Amino acid sequence: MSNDTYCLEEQVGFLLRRAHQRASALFAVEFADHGLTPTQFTALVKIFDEGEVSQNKLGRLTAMDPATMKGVIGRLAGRGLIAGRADEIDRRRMQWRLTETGQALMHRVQSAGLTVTRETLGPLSAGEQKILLRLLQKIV
Amino acid sequence: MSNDTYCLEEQVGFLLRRAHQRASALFAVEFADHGLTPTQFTALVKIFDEGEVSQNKLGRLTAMDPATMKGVIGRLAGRGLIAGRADEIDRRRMQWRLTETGQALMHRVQSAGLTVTRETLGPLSAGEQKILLRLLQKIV
DNA sequence: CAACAGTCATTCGTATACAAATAAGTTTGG
DNA sequence: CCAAACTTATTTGTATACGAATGACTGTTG
Repeated sequence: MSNDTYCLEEQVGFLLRRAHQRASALFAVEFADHGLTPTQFTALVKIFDEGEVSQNKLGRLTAMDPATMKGVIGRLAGRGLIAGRADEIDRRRMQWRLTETGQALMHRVQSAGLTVTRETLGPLSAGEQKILLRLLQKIV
Repeated sequence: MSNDTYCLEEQVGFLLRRAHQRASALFAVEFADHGLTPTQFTALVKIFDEGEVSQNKLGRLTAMDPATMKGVIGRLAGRGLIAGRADEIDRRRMQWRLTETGQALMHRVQSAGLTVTRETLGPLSAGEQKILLRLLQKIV
């Protein structure tokens, strides 16, 4: 195995893309009844954690571009899962929080997120799982 | 750290999404002069490896949906990097290969792909890099 | 050989992802 | 205090990503 040969299947970018695809597919199965995408769930989790959060800050917390955030927020608000209000101090800012519907949904899907994680890491031993998470955190 | 608490930053799906974003960003910098996306480069590499390959098979080799493949193929063909012909045996099938322009481009970007891999794995030691690749291959 | 199942490519619709440009509002530095 | 620098949110355009449906074609099987 020479160092200057480009083997697609050994490139970390290709592996990350495929691993992400598999994680997303497992997510889709587990969340099929709730109609949430991984990204939408991510946003809901962080809004839940923060209580109330501005659109741009939510984007930073969830690693989403402002343009992406706009779309995600719009779809969640369109379903009545979150509600926004204009910030009275900074008039550019929109503050978002979960509605009661959104909170109820978060309760229902409480365990589903962890199930997806468990399934995604299924092929690995407990020790390997810890190592993978640690290494991923280092290259993020 | 309890097991039933959902910490977004520790979920493998979120980490995979962020790691993939970072790898794509590093790719974009390295390939800015060539105007190739990671996906397009992936397709070119596999066409190069195969010599000639059908559209659906290329999709399987590169982990792309037929609908996605159609778009990628269309943009590469539109730039004259690949050329297609109808298969004379199976009349549904399209066979694709690199044009001379495409081959020349692949020569020019020969080292760039490996550079992206090196940069993406930069925060890790050589041993950690091997482990990460092995673990990713297991969960793909 | 005729029905059926499977494959190949396309199309449509939805959802990230992000660069780039813009408008409006806030903060900072001189 | 005022102009420059920055932040917030939006808009446009391009590129994956994939479910679902479709039409055309191929292989299999009774």
